[in-house]
Amino acid sequence: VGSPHAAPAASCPCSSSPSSQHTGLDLVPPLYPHKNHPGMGTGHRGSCHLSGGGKAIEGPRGPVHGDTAPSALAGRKLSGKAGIDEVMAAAVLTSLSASPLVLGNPPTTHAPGESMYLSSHPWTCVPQQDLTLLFLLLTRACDRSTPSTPSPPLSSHVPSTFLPGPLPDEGPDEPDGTHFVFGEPTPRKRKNSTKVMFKCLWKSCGKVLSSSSGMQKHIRTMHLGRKADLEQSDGEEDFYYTELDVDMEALTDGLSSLTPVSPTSSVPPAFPGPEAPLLPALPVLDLALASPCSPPGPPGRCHVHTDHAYQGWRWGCCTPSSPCLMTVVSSLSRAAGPPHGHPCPPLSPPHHHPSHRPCPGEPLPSCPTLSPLPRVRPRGEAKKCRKVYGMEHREMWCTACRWKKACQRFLD
DNA sequence: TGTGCCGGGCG
DNA sequence: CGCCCGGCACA
Ligand SMILES: [Zn+2]
Repeated sequence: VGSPHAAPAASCPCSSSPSSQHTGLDLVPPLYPHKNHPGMGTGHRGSCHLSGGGKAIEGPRGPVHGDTAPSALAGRKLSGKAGIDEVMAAAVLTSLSASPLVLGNPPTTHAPGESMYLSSHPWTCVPQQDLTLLFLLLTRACDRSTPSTPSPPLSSHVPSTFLPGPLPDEGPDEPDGTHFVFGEPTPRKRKNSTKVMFKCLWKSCGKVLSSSSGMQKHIRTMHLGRKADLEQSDGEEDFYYTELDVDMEALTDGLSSLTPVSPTSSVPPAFPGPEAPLLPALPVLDLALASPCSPPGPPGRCHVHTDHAYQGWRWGCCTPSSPCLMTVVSSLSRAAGPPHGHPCPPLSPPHHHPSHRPCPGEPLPSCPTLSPLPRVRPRGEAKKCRKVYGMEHREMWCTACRWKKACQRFLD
């Protein structure tokens, strides 16, 4: 806890001035990584940790106390403005969907060999599937009345939001009272004035959990197929975070009407594929993100968690519960089924979920919607420890079974 | 009703 | 983290 805070931004070989994060670009919902690997900051990749620069360590996270929420929100950026939440949602999603593109935009600005450079910084060249690991930090202050104004086209919101420079009615600091301190553990309990939820934006999931740890657990086990208690990583995890606090209603409205995080719009620059951004790459986004290692804005508002370091997926190839991007997309239309055999669309080459990298020009289906499928929990046929050994021999169970987790001994 | 196990909570 | 368990979706 807290280790990300100490990330030496200055050691980033490509870092620009950290102070730039206090410019108007602060408002650009950043896509930035949270390195969560041991030895962070000691080397190559960790050196570009972005949470340094003080922004991440300042201030408590938002209006924890309900009675202080109004004042905490007052004077904050974006406070109480109608549609702001939608704006932020749109902004985040825009940046998310566009950032991998934008990071490389315009391609003409790339020095020779920059693509290699970019690819050496996983958080600057976020693999497409990583973008599917995305949390939305859903925050709702009960006192914050959100006018249910009909949402204009989101794209029309975004530009003004992203205009550089100080925004009216906004201080130079925290963009919102619901600040989510980077790396700060989510408090287990909050006053009921604030509802903080984490929404898994793994396509077709949409699971909403109340804790970030739970969300990470969820993503690891459900989407990454990683055994909860098996250390199968190489000890390094990449966490790409951008924070977002979105009014619940606004989010619901906004997201339901928003065509989100399209894989086709997140082709990394190293893989110049057919670009079909859902939203036009905004100039300001270009400004903010063109520099591959430019310090991000404030600790973001939307969590983009990526973890491509894990291996040892529960199933070799993508499955409904551990899908690759293709599968996720295709699963939008699939009927719920057991994880036997995976429904990779024929157009995609055989691939393994986390390691799948789109080839240049590889056609990617677009994600039509974020609406989650009704959760279907497939149940394996295999007898698990409980049945095999019985309750009376609980000590013989695998630890997962003992902990009422997915059995790791008798895999489906 | 038993089983599998997700998600939350505790230390 | 390890560990436990409520609760739910299945069979
Ligand atoms: Zn077991």
